[in-house]
Amino acid sequence: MRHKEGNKGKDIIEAAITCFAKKGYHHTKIIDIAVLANVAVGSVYVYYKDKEDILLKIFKNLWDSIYFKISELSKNSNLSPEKMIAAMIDDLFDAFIENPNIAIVFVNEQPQIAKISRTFYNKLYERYLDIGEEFIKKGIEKKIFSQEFNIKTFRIFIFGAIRHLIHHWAESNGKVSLSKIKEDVKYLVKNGILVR
Amino acid sequence: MRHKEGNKGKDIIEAAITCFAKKGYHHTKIIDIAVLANVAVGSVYVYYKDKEDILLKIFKNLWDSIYFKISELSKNSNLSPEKMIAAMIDDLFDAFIENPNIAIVFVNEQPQIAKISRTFYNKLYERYLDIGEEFIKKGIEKKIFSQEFNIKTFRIFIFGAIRHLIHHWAESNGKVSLSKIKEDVKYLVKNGILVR
Amino acid sequence: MRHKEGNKGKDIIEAAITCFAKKGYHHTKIIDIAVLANVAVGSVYVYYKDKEDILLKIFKNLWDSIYFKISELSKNSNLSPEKMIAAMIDDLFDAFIENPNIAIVFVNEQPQIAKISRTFYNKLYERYLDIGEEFIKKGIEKKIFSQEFNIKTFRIFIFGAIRHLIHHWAESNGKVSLSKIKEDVKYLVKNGILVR
Amino acid sequence: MRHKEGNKGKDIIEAAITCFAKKGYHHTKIIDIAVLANVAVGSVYVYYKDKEDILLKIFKNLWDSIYFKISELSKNSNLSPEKMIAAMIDDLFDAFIENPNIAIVFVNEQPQIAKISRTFYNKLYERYLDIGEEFIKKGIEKKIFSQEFNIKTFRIFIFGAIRHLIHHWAESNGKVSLSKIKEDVKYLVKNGILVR
DNA sequence: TATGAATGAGTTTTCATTCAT
DNA sequence: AATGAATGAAAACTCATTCAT
Repeated sequence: MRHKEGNKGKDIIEAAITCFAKKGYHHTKIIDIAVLANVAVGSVYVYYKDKEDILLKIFKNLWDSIYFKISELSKNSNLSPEKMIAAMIDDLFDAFIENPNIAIVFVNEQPQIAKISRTFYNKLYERYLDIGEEFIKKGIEKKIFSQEFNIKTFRIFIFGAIRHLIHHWAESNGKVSLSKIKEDVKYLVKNGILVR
Repeated sequence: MRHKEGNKGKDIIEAAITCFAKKGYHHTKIIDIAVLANVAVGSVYVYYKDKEDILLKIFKNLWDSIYFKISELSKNSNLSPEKMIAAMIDDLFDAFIENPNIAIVFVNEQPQIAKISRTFYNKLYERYLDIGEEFIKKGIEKKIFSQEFNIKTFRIFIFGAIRHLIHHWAESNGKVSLSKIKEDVKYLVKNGILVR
Repeated sequence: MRHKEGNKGKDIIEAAITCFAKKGYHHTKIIDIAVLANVAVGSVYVYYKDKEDILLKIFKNLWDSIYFKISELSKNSNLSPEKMIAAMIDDLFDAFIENPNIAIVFVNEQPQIAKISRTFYNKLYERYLDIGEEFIKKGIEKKIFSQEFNIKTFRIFIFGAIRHLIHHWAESNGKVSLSKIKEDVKYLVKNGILVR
Repeated sequence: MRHKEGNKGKDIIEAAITCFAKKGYHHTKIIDIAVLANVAVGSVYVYYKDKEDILLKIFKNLWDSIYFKISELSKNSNLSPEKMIAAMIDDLFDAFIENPNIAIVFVNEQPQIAKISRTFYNKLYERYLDIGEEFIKKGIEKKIFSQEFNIKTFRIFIFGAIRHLIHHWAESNGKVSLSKIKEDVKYLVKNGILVR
């Protein structure tokens, strides 16, 4: 087969996600990816500039799809700030449900991405968090959300918390339910731990 | 003896923390550490078995000191569950204040540690989180804390959130105040974002 | 047919000469040649067996044309040994005037050719130098040329000198006149540097 | 043996000269050099930055020694221009007599050197040729040498001729005498081919 | 203990060549 | 004849680790 068929580019990305999740970026050899993707080593370099490029593309694909969903929703609906924050949490969790390996790569290799390109890394999810911030502000204005806390802290807080939970879930091999976790998160974010 | 006797073992650990924070574990060469610690390459191997061992020791030192503080407190005081949770958050944050580089290594190289030894990794902070869990349970029993949420989720949630905030602070080069963040976290944990 | 039919084989050779001159044989990629010749990579292999074959053909074409000119002259004219040697020098220089890139390839890649095939390499210009040797002998017999020197040394001497001058000219980007050089060479060969 | 002994740096250079002469720079693998020098691959990189660096050092050593000899002579003696030119030719030839392999590398890899660093390449023998030029000028002034020819052409001419002859000798495996060639060259340079 | 020259296994990347279309 | 996606062998270079001193 010499002429383009199938989708080697996609096969390679998927093989890479599996390898990175299992052994980590640095311990994954190009030949591991190639074997799993059922292509020759050289073919990896036909589709991606180098190993870093593969990792970058994985993150780009992931965040593009997360951002797309939530930005559509924010434009086309009129959800209350409270509902919107819940939706954002839902969408973020949902992005990983189909493929726990992406969740593992997402958490473990984030430092790698930052090392490769700080700018790329920041742009990646900044847009997403900006939308969240916007709705938090609205909620505060409408006196739905508390005036007491700092928005920047909140966005980092909530993002870090979710990241860690997703990681935990991905490594538990289905022993915990992500839907249940999702609901707990939404409850905690809204109410905290004190009895109301 | 007049010469600086110093403590080569400690010098090496400190040099390693700086290097790992700056370039990441995998991009740090043993010679980088040796040069910064002002010792010969061979000396690194006198004090540590190999490169992994250095990273392991960094994490061990860190968690031992965090755990020690909080376990003393839990044994010797009679703080309310609410106060105890706040103290745990305080102590965790405080562990990093003196050296932001440890915070960066702590967050970035956690996956490495897990790769090296899953068991070691789990034991590292399990003891700490167990104490937290215990006090959450007490709080729920005493109806101080809500019955609604899942304790496991909570411990992961809060830990992930704090980890991410500490990382953010460490990389901001002192532009954000960790004390302020600490207070916000305690507020959020207790109350969530809804107006009470 | 309206389309440029062209001569792909020739286009490829010409592109190769340009590439080899600019980057050297080893640093030239087949795709570089293909792009410059405006053909597909695969087409290069339709016309030439492999990369070496292209280089071989360049040298063969060059020497065939040089030899053809001078062998015609030697057969059909009755020039004196002195004039004949001058004519050979002229012709050798002239072969490069139209395309300095060939001169650069000629000098730089000669070792390559020798590496590829010692026999081929020798045959390449042996015929040409043989003619020269023949006329030197005649000149010595007729007492026009000195008895003192060794013919073999002379043929190597003169050829090396010319090769180096041509190279120098080719790399000077037209800043020196090849015609002037040619005259100087003829003078030096005949007279040496001593005042007569 | 862990502590510096012997002279691995020199062994590597010598092995490299042999390999480059036999197979050419591009066809020589680092491991070829290492094996011949009786060191490990890694050791080559302890002494030299990379493959190019080895080649550069070979040329630098060669020209430094040629230049040193002739510059001493030019400063400390009062040779006539005629004798001086002869001495320069002698010295250049002599540099190769002990090691024909250097001669082969010298001729074959010169283009490589130019490709690596044009500046380095020019500086290499420019000093040597400058001295030659100086004595040619003196000879012309004193009417010993002919006014007719161009000095620049001469220096390129003579250098190219010698280079080629040395190469020829080095590849002949001792079948031709370099001393005899040397004398012929001196004769040709002085007298040319015409009967006086 | 301390040293640092020496080692060589391990990996990424390149690129000439092939061949199904 | 023409194409260019696919291949995989080949090689440079790195760096953790060792060990004679």
